Amino acid sequence: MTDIEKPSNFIQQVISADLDAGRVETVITRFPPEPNGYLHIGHAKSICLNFGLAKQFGGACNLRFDDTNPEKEDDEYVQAIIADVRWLGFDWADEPKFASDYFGQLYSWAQYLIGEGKAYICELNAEQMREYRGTLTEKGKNSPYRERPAEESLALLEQMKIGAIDEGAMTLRAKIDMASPNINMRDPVIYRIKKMAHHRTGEAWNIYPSYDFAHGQEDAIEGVTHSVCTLEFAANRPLYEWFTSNLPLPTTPHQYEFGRLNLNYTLTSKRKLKQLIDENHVDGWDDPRMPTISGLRRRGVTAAAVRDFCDSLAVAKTDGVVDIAQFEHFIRDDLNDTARRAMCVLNPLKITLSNYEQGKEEMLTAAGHPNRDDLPQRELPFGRDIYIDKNDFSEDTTLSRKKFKRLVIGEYVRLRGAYVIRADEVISDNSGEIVEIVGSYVPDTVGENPPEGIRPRGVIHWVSATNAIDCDLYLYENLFTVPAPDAGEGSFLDHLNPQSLQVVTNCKAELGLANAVAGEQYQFEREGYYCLDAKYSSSDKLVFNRTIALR
RNA sequence: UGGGGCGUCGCCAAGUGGUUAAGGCACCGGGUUUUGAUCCCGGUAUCGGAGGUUCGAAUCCUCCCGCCCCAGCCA
Repeated sequence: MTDIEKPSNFIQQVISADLDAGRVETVITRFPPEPNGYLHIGHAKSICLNFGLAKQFGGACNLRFDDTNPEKEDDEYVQAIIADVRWLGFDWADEPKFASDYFGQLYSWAQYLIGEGKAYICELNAEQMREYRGTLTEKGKNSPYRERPAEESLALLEQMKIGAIDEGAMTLRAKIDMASPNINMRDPVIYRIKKMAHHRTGEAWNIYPSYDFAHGQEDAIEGVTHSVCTLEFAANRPLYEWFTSNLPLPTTPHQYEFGRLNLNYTLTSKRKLKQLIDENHVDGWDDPRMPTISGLRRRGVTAAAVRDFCDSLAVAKTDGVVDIAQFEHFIRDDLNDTARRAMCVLNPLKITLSNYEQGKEEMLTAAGHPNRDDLPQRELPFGRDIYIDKNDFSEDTTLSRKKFKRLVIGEYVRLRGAYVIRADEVISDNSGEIVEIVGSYVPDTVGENPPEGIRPRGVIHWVSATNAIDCDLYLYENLFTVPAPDAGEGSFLDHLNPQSLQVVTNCKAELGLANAVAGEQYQFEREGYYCLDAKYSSSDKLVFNRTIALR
């Protein structure tokens, strides 16, 4: 079944070829995070790739937790990862898998290797091992324990397993080649002692397999055909293959590497993201400024936008830095289609329409979306007193119509979805601050063009002064002020953007927004895309996060 | 300096000896528009460098330059 359009990236080409040649019947991929942190946008690329490949070729993709190191792992991360992958819109064949489910099998394969004379218990400590390993340019030398009899290694491994040996005193090493130009092949450690409870296996084990000894075998157990990982694992591939060819595995998976996603003005390093949280630079893994899936979700970015962005990324072996603008494009692109429109005035300036009957109020209706009539219409109460944004008025009457398409004394402007109005007079306080505008409305201009001679400068948003809800807006900008916070001397923390969060209080929003719920996006017309923040909102104060501004 | 990988427009990239060297983002013009949004038109590269093979090279060969990864009992 090669009715696939046309393989566009090298991995698709490999899969197509494997299918055509009959080397593979059903494509099985996997997304294998270690549960030691939350997923971020970089993982999203891998998720979209792995699940996408499986779907495209009619196969399946497993969600598998690579939990071989209890030190940094936790069930909290397992649950968060599951939720994030689901939110992104992907599903896996039956239950999530865990490396820890295979600890027993892995252990017997270790015994097998010892029996074959291909692994041994080494008593070199960490420092000695480093010395024996050699350097990039110098060969390593054999461990004095390298020729230990299999029976002895087998017995010691058992001792390690039951906790009879001190941490750090011994390791199990694969016997490969201390002179290999690839350092990963110089008798790598495949089991180490960690007397530590594991979030799933508890106290059952005192030893844990290393990544290299686990990954390929996990793939083989699950029948993974194409094990797709990032470039930094390329040097581990020979080792991956050494295990798949020296162990009696049920299948022979193959590893392929692609370039991980790097985005400018942010970070995609779990360690550093965790540091931002631990040092309270942000509000947690789901802080809307974080590049984490949970942060993006809370920010108001949709799963579709994340997927579209990831699909727009090339799968190649180059390691470039994608411009955050490319991501923002897909965020706006999706939100423009899906977000309901609403009006919210950030910096309210009252304007009284002197010719509008005192006490009168009428209900206007506006479209929920300019080109979608499946979204409900909005009801907008209109009266004599309304709010417009301070930025939409200028005392400078010399501003050209082209340069300033807003309100100016003596001129007209269209209130979006309502009347054409004119500004007549400015009322200022003692300090010269404008506190109010007195204006007038042009009757019969709702949905109608104004009479000849009246040319509105533009269209501005507004909200009824007597029928509005109060809210606070959280405006976000890049977390860092430089494109590559990671690069150069010094800490990435030196580049934190002090203005990454700006809180605007006492904003006035249209009535309908009182019913907003988290997870539902709005476009505050002429301002940007916003969504309710469940964490910061309370019954008496609504808080909206700005997902992204309009262009 | 050993091994592995990579260098095509400002950014991400298609391209697998014969194409006017795709496309997206960004940017710059112009049009539509009751969001300065959206939408719609139009514009912008000779392929890291130098040699060579060939009727013909971004695509093959040679040398050079640059960047990334590997010396955790992390993944």
